[in-house]
Amino acid sequence: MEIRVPVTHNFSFKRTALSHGWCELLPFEFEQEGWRLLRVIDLGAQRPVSVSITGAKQSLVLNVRQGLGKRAAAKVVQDVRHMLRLDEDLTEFYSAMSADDEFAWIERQGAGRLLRSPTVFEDVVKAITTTNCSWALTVKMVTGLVQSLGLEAADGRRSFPTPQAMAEAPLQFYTDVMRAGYRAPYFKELAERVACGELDVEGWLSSDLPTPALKREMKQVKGVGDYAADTLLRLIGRYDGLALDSWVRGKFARVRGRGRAATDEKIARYYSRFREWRGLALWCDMTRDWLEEEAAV
DNA sequence: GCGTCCAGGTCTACC
DNA sequence: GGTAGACCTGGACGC
Repeated sequence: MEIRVPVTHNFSFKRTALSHGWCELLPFEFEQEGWRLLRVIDLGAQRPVSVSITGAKQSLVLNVRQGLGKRAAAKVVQDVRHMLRLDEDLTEFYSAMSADDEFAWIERQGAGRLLRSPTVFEDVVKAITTTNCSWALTVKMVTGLVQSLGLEAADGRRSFPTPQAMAEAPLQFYTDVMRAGYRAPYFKELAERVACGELDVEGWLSSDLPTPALKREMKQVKGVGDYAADTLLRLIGRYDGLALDSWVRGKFARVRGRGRAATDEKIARYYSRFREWRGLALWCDMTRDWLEEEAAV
């Protein structure tokens, strides 16, 4: 079954799919040769489905190896629109970037949309797996989690586990199977709080709280500190945080500092002119070389 | 083969 | 509110 989803003129599928590391974490899979993004989408009571997403002229092409009912097809399209941020209005951001010669490439290439998960819960779990470890260990942790607790689609791939499934898993699962180390109790506690309704992380998407207050709320979750909270804020569409980590500091030194390390204050000063868009401007600046200009379109 | 360092940080106790 | 030290894991590196 094929579904076509129209996109706006300034949307780049390649720049969005490859916007950060999420495309490498199950239940996402990314094939750069052929530029195909795979995603297992949860359909609630029904078995999850694997969806192949490719970019075409002014549209996305979704392929599912089975027929879908009206409601299931609508859920697939809704999740894809959310993940690739098709409904996000970046007009103001592009206007700010186009006013600066060094950042004008961002609108030309349709960059600035950061791939996210269908649920905030999944993004919180993944953000915690990125802290204080190598990327290889992040991949290992997420793979173990999805392969063990996710529901199986018809092709054998698995969906991201629900808060309920994670809450029911014993603490030993997180240490022995997921290899989460000291983070193990954080995942267990997060899943339990979300599953029982005590913590509404999905509500962060539409929260009226000012960003500093929302960030404080995010940091109430064990395992979420400054970096992880800034990452999550960016994923829900608030771009004033810089989410500085060792990778960004190193990249800034290479790209903007002629190889010399800069303090966090200096990095913040550099992007301060972009005000509420500074976090997104920084991320685009740091990832510009991930894709050649001609290849981005 | 073994020890050390460190990676896309955070938590807690202490001051 | 600021800071030091502990914390899991696993790959890279030096010896």
